[in-house]
Amino acid sequence: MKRKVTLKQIAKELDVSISTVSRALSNSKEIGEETRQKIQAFAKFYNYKPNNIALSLKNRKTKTIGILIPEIVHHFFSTVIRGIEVVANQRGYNVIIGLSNESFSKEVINMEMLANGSIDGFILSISKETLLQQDYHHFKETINQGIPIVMFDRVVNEVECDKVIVDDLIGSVNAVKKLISTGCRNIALITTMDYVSVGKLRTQGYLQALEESKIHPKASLILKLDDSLALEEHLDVLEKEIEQFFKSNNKIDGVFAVNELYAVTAMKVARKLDFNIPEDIQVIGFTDGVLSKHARPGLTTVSQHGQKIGEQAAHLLIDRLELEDDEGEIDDFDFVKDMKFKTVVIETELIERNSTK
Amino acid sequence: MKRKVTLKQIAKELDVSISTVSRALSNSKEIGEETRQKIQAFAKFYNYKPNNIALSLKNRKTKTIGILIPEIVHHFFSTVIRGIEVVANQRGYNVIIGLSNESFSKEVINMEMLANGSIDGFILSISKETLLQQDYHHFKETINQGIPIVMFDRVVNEVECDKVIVDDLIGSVNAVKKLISTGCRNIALITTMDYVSVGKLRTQGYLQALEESKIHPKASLILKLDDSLALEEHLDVLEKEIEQFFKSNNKIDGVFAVNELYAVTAMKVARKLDFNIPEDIQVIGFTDGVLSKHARPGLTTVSQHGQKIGEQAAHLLIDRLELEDDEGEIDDFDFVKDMKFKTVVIETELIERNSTK
DNA sequence: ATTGACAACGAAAACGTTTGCGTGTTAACA
DNA sequence: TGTTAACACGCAAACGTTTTCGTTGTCAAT
Repeated sequence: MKRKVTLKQIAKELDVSISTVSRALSNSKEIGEETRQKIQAFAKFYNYKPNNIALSLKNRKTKTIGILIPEIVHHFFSTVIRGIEVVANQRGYNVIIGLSNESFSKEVINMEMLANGSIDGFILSISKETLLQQDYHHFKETINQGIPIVMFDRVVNEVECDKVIVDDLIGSVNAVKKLISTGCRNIALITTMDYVSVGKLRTQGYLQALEESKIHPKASLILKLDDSLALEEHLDVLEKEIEQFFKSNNKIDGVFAVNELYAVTAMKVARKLDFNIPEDIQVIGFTDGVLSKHARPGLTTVSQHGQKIGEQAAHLLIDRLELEDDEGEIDDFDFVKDMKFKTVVIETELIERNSTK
Repeated sequence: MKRKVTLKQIAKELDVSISTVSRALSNSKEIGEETRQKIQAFAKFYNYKPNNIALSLKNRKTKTIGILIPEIVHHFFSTVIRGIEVVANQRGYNVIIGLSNESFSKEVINMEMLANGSIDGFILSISKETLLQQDYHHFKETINQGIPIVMFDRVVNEVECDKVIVDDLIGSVNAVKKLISTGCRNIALITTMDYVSVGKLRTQGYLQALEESKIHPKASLILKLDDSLALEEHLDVLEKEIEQFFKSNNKIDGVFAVNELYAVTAMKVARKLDFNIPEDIQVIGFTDGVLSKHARPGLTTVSQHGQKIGEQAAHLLIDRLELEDDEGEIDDFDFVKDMKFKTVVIETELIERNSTK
C-alpha cells in the first residue's frame, strides 16, 4: 500500500525544496529547465496529485457545492441534482448532498455541518416543515457568513438570494385552460395543503384560469389532501379519498392535479368508476415523471424541466462564487453584489398525451 | 457580513494563546475554571464552530464518503443513496456524489478527483462501459492508496473489496418458479446484454428454474435487448421490439423481465394484443420501483430493498474506516484487514400483485 | 532556602499547499 | 576588478486545527 505522495516527499527525494517542487509542477519559469524536467518526471511517475483538502484550506474555497433537498427518492429532485452535477462537473466543482427529509431540524443540522468550511455555496429546496414553521434564520445566517445560497422550486420571499423557480402559476393556468378549451366545465382540483408554496401557486393558477373563462369555482370541486397520503404506505387511503371525492361530485369532467401521483390515482379511480378517459373525464397532472409517461392512458402533464432548473441553479451559484473571487477584497462595494439577486423562471411545458382530448 | 470566527481571533480578542482556546473549548482540565468559562462564553456568543477543512487536513480524514453511481434519476440508485445517507449521517459522515453516467472515463475522472483527499472511502456501482471494457485499474489503484471501496449491485470479482449484492440468482429462480407453479409452461425472458453482471445472473436464474422444473429452455423465448432501448427517447422502439417478439411466439403464457420497464412494457403489449393479465399471460419484473406499484394491473416483482443495500454498504465502509483508525500504525498486520473482505447478500423478496395468479 | 509538585498556560510542529521575498551564483559590463 | 543584473532556488508565512512538550508561577514540604 503506497500512500499518496506529497510535495514534501518529492522534495526530499530529489533533494530540493518544497517550493521548488511546487513551482516546477506549475511550470514556473523561475525553475531551471533541468530541475523542472526532473521533478515533473518524478511526479508523473509517482502519480502526484495535489491534495484537495490542503488546497481548500489554503485557498479558503473548496470547489464543492452543497445540495440540500427534502428527499432524493423523487423523480423531480433527482433530475435537478443531475442538472446541477452536470454543470458543476463541467465547471470544476463537486457536489455534496444533504437530505432534510422534510424536517426542519435536519435541514438546520445539515446546513451547519456543511457551512463549516465544507462547501462554497448551497443549492437547496426548502423542507415542508421549515415552510410550515416559517423559520428561515439558518438561511439568513449562512448568507450572512458569506456563503451564497441558490434556492429552487420551493423558495420563499423572506430570504434574499438567487432563485430558480418554475412558472407554476402560468403552467397551471395553461393546463386548466386546455381542459376548458376541450369542453370541460366541471374541473376538479386535487391539491395539497397551502403551506407548500408551489401547491399554493398551482391552486391559484387553477382559480385564475377558471376566472378568466368566466367559470365559477366551486369549493366542492377542490380536494385538499394531506401530504402523508403521498407516502407509499398510504396509497390505498389516497385512492379511497379520491374515490369518495369523485362519488360526491358526479359531474366532474376534468381533473387538474398538482402532482403526478394524484393524477394517476385519479385516473385509476375514474376508470374504476367506469368513466372513460379522456372521453368522460380528462386529466392533467404536474411534473413529468415516470408515472406520467407509463400510465395508461399516457398522462397529459405540465413538465417542469428539472434538469434545466438544476443547471441554471448551478450556473447562478458558481457565477456568484467566481465573481466574489475577483471583487474579493472590495468590501465596501459589497452592496453591488447584493443588489443583483436574480430569480430565474424556467418555463413549464404542457406535454399532451392521451388523458386529454 | 461577519465571516466565521477562528481560534486565532478568539485568542487575540481574549489575549490568550490559540492552544488555550482550543483546550478550553474541548473542556480540557488543564485550563483554569475562569478562563475556560470566559472562552466558552465568547465562543458561544460568536457561534464558533471548528473549520472542517482544517480538521480534515490535520486528522487526515474527511469524514465524508464518496458515492459513485452511473445515474441518479433512477429509482433503485436513489433509494440506495438514501440508505447510505441515513447511516452516514447517523455515524457522523457526509456524502459526496459523483455520476459516471455509465461512462468509463467519467468514472475514472470522478474517482481520481475525489480520491485526492476529498473522501475517506467509496461506495460505488460500476458503470456499464467499465463492465464492458473490463478495465478495473482505477478501482485497484485507489484501494492500493489506502482508500477502501464498497461495491454494490454491479460488482466484479476482479476487485477485492467489500461488496453488497442482491441474490439476483435466487430471486430470479423464485420468480420463475412462481410462474411455473401457477401453470406457465412457455415462459419468456426479457433481458439485457450479458455484460451487465446482474442481467447475466438473472438470466441464469431463469434458466436454472426451468431446468429444475424439467422444462426445456427455448432460445426463441429469450429476448435480449440493447440497453439504449431503455432510454426514454426510444420507448416506442422498445415497445415494437417486444410486440414483434410476442407475435412470433404466440404460445407465451408467462414473462419474466429483468427490470420493471421491460415488464410493464410487456404488459402493455400483451394487452394491446388482447391477452388478459394474469389469465392468459402472467408477468413478473425485477426492481420494485414506482412503475410496478402503479401499473395496471399491479406488477408482481422482485424487490431489491435498495435502502437496505445502501445502509449495509455504508456500515461496511465506515466499519472499515474506523477499524483502520484503531489499528492505525500496525502496518505489518495489514493482511488481517485485507483478509476479511465481506460480501453481504441482501435477500430479495417477491412482491405479489395482480400480474400473477 | 531548596526542592518538588502541580496548576495554568504558551510555543511550535504538523497536516499539504502556494507564494512573496531573500540569497547565492554566475556572467556580463564598465 | 568591481558592480550589477539575471537566474535558480530556498525560507518562511499562511490557511485553521490539535497536541506534545515546555515554561512559568505558586505553594507546601523538607
